[in-house]
Amino acid sequence: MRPDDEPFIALVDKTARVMRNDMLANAHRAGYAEIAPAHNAVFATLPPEGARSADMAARAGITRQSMGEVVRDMVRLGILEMVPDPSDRRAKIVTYTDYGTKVAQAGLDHIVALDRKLRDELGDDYDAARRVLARVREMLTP
Amino acid sequence: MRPDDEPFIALVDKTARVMRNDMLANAHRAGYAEIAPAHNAVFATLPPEGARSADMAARAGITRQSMGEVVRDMVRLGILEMVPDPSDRRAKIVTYTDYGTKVAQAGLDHIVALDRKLRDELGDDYDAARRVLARVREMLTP
DNA sequence: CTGATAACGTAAGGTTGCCTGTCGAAATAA
DNA sequence: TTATTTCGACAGGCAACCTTACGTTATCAG
Repeated sequence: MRPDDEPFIALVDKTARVMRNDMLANAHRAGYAEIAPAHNAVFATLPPEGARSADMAARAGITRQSMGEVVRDMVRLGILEMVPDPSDRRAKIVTYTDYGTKVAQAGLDHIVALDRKLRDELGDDYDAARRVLARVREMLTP
Repeated sequence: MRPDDEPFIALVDKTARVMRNDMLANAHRAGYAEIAPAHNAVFATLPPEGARSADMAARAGITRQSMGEVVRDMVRLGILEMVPDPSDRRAKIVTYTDYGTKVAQAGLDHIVALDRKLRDELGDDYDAARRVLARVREMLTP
């Protein structure tokens, strides 16, 4: 950081914000106006084959209760389904509906397109940035 | 992004989170237990010589009302002071108290130390990361 | 087999950090 | 002067989390 340079934390924080806004704006542009910021915790942790909401909560770093609420909201919106887990009667398997699969795919396409664009334009810098971010996370994770 | 790599947005988002947590933890370790996440909007936008809360709100990207609430909270905590602006009787100038200056300095020291550590350890990668983050922000800022 | 313990989803209620709408007072423009 | 804008503040609301506490089901030690 040189004098008058923005601190790294400010750079990372603002970039994270515009990326989140961009993801949300993309979903809305694609016609999925009901998508809310909190839904990201699901899209980021629910694989196509489905998962338990408790596992998703652990991966997202939020409580089971919070994940449960988001999942119920998305069920109401027709994005997710919950079916009983045949191998464990306490549990339910969360999966995408056909509609939800389209929403998730639109988001993933957007992510992949951005990553490719960054790699094409910035080349080695992009890889360096990935290393730095990973290293910072490692350094500061308690 | 290679297959099975974490998307860039996930990397940036998680790094931003651990950095924010680290800043907060540092303040608490330094004995400033009353510091809350929302206070960051003030520390990031209030220069040592003081400013108007409306200007700070604009820089932080939040509403005047929200900034006003945070500022009042920090006045209550003895971190900030508000004095009437002699040149505009509608306005008040927000400044740090002596105590608040210490809190802000502790945060700034921590930021500077981390930036230096990153530069020392990662060298050119660090500069590359800064370029990439700035570029992403520029690309996605509407 | 039985009893303790743990894990599943859920309900109820609280906290934080923002928001919109509105206001009176003061500054500025027409 | 009058109209408009800008200042901080108040009231109320909302999203996205949290903690505490259930009842149900699974698992494991004895």
